[in-house]
Amino acid sequence: MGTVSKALSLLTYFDHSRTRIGLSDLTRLSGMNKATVYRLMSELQESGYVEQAGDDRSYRLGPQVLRLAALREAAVPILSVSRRVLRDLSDETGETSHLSLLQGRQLNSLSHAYSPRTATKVMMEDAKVLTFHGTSSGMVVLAYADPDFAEEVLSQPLEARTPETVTDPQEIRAQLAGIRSSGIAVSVGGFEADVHSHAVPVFGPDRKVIGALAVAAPASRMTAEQKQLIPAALRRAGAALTHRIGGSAPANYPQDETA
Amino acid sequence: MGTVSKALSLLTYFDHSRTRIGLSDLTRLSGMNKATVYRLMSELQESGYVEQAGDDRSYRLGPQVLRLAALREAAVPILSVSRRVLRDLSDETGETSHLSLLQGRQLNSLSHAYSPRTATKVMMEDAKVLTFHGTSSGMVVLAYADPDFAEEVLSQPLEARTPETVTDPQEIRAQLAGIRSSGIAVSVGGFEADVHSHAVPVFGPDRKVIGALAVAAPASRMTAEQKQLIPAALRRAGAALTHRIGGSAPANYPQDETA
DNA sequence: CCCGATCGGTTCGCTATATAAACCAATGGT
DNA sequence: ACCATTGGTTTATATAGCGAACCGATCGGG
Repeated sequence: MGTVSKALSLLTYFDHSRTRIGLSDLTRLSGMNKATVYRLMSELQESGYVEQAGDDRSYRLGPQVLRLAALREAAVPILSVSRRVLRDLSDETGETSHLSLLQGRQLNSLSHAYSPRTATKVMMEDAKVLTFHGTSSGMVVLAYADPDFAEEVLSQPLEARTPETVTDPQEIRAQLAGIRSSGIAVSVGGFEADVHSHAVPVFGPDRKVIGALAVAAPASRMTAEQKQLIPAALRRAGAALTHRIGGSAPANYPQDETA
Repeated sequence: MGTVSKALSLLTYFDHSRTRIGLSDLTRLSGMNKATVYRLMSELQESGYVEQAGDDRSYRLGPQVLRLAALREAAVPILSVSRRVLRDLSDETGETSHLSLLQGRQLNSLSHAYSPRTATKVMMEDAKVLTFHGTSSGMVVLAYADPDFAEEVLSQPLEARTPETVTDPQEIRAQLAGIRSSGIAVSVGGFEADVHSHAVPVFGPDRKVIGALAVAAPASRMTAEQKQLIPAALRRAGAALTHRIGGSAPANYPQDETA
């Protein structure tokens, strides 16, 4: 692994539950030498990608990342486009919807919308790392991802988030085949207990999966009517988002609606 | 300069007018060796910070930057807080307002708001690099920045964006002193012709300048009344923003309003 | 009040790593 | 048919990164 990759890998240890990390913690998390981590972080700091908070000397993400994100949005306006799609989707289904994107080898939730209609709802966080197994978004992405990548994911130890999580690679492979033929993934309580979620893939300009659009509802509210409505709304929303970001579905993606 | 800094410096060549850059262009822009640039970009690509667009093989910013930005906002919600402040400021003054932040050694505009009241307005772009000389935001930041940094900026060749741009370091030093005593900077046509702008500093938790809040108006609309109203509104907005992000002004900052 | 355990940060000799020049193959314009 | 581009690759060389050991400061407990 090159120096640059090492430095950037340090940034992956930041997440919502860990917005500030001290030098020693980072060395433990990364397994690298303390001097190495220090030097890398110093360089990242010089460029403004991380900064040291005032009181203790722990690191947090710096302002420079905002500039890059603004430019990325200018070039590829996925987030701003998705916000409209998500809002419509939540209005239509009455449930929480969210978008997750495949970034490198991990799946991150990046944007979400709640429905104003219902008091109880599934809460979401942005910038949260999703597992591939156990989430409908993860499964649908895996189903349409590069087979080598899918196998790589399945070859690693799969943690069970809930008693419902399916962790057997064979069982998962079978489910993936089913998803490929239907074009939509369903998960019941595989990531959070009592959460029932559907997900459809989102494709990029090169016809590869770039992420997933999902609707998550409390299992108790999944009536027969909802089980009809949600998949239909999701398929439409997924196709719309894919289209509006200049993407297109691969030939093997089942298109029951030729929009 | 370390390898990591070199790699990250490549990202600075992306801006609004240049969202995609080819390998050879990047080599020329950076002055580095082509093989070096190639390897660095390959590493950045592996981590998802840049990606290669479909048709030609030019690079553009990748999806990973969105994750970082979302986390940065979660840790330090400058942008979301600023949007409210900017909107209020534009409503109150009837003109375009914007926020710029000091990132590393450069000043970037990052967020803006227009007034709904007037048809003609000064247009703004986010993620645009501002010069220190010639803009009110740049001058006010320089006035409150580390003196060594200010001198470093002034020691470099200063380009004249318009015939009105002041490029004489001595003259600028004199203006900076004036800004320090008044707490506000004014610029007339120094960056864009016929644009009259005011700016106040924004301070971080360590009492250092982190950026500037500015109001930009067509010079033709700068009546005596506006020349009263805008600075007053700006001072209030600046103090509010500094406060709401947990910052505080240094002792030498003129506070005529003890809020 | 001292001791041991942390913390962030630094030093230095060794070596792995990044670098630059030269070289491809593939386009594309003239 | 040519030359000037493009993105990408090779290889000997030297530079930049590496890790073990070492600081001083801080903190909590005995």
